[in-house]
Amino acid sequence: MGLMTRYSHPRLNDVSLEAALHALADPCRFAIVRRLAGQAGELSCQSAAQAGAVPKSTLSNHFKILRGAGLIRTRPAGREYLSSLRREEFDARFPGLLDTVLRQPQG
Amino acid sequence: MGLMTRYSHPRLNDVSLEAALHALADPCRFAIVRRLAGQAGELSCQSAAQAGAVPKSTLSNHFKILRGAGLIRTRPAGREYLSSLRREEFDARFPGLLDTVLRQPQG
DNA sequence: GGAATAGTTCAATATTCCCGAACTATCAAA
DNA sequence: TTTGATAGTTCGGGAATATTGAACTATTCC
Repeated sequence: MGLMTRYSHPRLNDVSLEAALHALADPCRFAIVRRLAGQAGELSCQSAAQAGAVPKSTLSNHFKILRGAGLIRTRPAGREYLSSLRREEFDARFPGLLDTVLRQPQG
Repeated sequence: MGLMTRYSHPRLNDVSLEAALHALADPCRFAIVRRLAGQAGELSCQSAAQAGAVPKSTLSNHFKILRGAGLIRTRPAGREYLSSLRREEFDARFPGLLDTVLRQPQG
């Protein structure tokens, strides 16, 4: 029996604005953040695949990038890994950024 | 005597949020936008090379991406091409985005 | 006209991104 | 415990992007 994978979450002070913007600049990742900020409090990697169009290795990588940008934290839950926004921390590091980006008109 | 190159500037409605964020997510481009929003009202491609570390073909491409994101307009001026922010238009398309991003702490 | 300057374009290289296949970890059932 | 199913990660090769020197165009200055 092995130990369940633990994720490393950066301190927000170690996250650059560049990394934050880059993480948000991808439509797939943005959709994940948008859902986390809205209805879904937590999402598994699987459940983030909207129409199942995105392969899981790609999704896994997107989550990794979101994690590295300080946008989400991920915790093991059974055989899933549930991710949620690091709202307060991210807001403290980048005041108003997430709110403003989420408020933008789409299209 | 040839005709001076004209640049095509997209209508802001044709600019996606993704393109805008992507344009801002690069440190070199971000520095240009930051300077345009601050002291410099207009910048030539040349004068944007801070320490001269960035080759001009790279800079040219960065300006092209900023143009495509609706962030700058470029006009011919003698043998230079001066670029400035499309502030009002960009703000109308993405309310508060530029302000918020420029307000972020660096590092 | 010729030299110099500002940018673009092109092509080659380098870097990043995507995704299928193999792998690890967990839970559930028998 | 063994087997099977599920959730994600990792790895590697191909696709897509980014970078940059060199050649080219357009303009100004002498």
